[in-house]
Amino acid sequence: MNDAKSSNTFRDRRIEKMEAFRRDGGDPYPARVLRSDANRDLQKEFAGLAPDTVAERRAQVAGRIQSIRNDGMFIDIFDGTDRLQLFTDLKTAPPGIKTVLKALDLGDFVGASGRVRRTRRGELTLNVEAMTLLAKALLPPPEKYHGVTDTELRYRKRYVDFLASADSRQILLTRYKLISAVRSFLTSEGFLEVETPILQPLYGGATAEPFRTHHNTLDMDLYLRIAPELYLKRLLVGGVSDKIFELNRNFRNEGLSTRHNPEFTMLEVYQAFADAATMMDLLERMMAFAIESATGATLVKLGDTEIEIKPPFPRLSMIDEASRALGVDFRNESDVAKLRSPVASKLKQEVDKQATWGELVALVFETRCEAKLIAPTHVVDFPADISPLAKRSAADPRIAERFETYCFGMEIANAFSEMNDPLAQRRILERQVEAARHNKDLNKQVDEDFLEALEYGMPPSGGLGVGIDRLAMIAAGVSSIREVIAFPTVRPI
RNA sequence: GAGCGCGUAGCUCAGUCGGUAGAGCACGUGACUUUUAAUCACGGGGUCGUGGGUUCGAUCCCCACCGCGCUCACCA
Repeated sequence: MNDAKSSNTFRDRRIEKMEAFRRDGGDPYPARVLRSDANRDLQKEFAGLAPDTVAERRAQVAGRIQSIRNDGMFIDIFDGTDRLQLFTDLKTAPPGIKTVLKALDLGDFVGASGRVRRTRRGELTLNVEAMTLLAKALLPPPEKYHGVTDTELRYRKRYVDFLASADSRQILLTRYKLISAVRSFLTSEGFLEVETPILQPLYGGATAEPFRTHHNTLDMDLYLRIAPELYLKRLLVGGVSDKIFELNRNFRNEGLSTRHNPEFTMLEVYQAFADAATMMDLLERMMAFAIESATGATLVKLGDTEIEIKPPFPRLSMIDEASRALGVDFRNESDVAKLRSPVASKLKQEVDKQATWGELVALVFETRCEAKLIAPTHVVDFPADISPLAKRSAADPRIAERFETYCFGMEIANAFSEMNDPLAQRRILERQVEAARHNKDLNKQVDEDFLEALEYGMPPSGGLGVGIDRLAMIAAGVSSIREVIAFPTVRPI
């Protein structure tokens, strides 16, 4: 893989060309740009223009050269909105235009002005009356037909991927439209977007390995947050608003996969005086709205599988599904000792001796059921012992007031009626820290400040977390999280 | 972390049962000129991922390493 500065005949030729252009009095990187119309707007405005006719209207356009045909007679430019064809009659072109044409290569940015017309072949075209080089590209774009397909190059040099591939751009566009739609949906529902620390002195709100960093002046270790949850709950205590959300980056120092990136975008929503059921309804409406806004349809497709994102989503009981998948009755048998060995033998894997009832249920569910949930599905009946920040069900203390939502076999949302009993929360968090120490993780600490906040009283609230990257994968119909991240984490060479 | 696969021109890819390599696009020169993956002719371009080993000879076989992908594990 050549780096940009290494000797490269393509680059050398372009630099020579640029110097020749300078000698002719041209500026390859002018400061001023004139542009009256975006290509998309012209395409729209002249959609009805008949073939082989010239409009009265003049336009000034700009864009990157995607294709040059007939020695510059036809040039396709792309300006971030749409393509447009430029036409220059080489026989009659004035010297000014010819000087610019001589300097051009694929990938350069040019500006042009002239009359709009539609060619005999039906292509909307600008008859060039003046042309300016706007920015010289020193490196050539990738192959014009196949673009870049080498995955390594695509992820390492995303700018090359995007400039060469409309598909790659479209995927990212879908992601950003989705995010924008999520924000406007929540705002229209009366939620306030808030911000909480990404640099945290203690990490919590999820179980994951954090990234560590250090503040020099305070001489203090800090963690990049693995979740914003504990700070958002402090805001609920403070009563800044009864409905809040944060949509931002979390960081987890775990493995990379097609579904995991070390930094990922998470939405967390909290609503005071509400519960998990409120969140379920909110999530369904939000997903339907966001996906339709981002894609123009409620139907999404991944490979050959097509599903509709349309509320209400079906619900499944995690306990019943796990029981059914393994032929073990988790609902009526809570004695871990009696469950461990049948689970281990049927899953054909070892089961941790410390595993709790809920951990067994979750293990079975994750290995046997999760991947099969293709259409959006809420999984309810979550064991309480794997839900440290959720309230317990009044009907069955083994179960938490919690659900997770799955789609295309991925977990995309997690919600509960938030635990707001400070003493119960303390017992749970202290036990977690103990367990972490048992596993030689000495960094895990109880967040005393969070517990103190709870002691001032947190309103009963529903909370919802949504993996935005995964939602974007669903909207865009891609199977790797890297496709929906502009610059995914890659190993440096 | 484990298994499998991949790495050849700027890009997309062939290929050599071991004798230092080809095509298309892109690039250069010329022709043509209302094309749209423009066309035609000619030409330049390669440490065949890196380092070792086997061999008279390695891009090809073997080993190690680097990078990437997939699957599994990990990851509530």
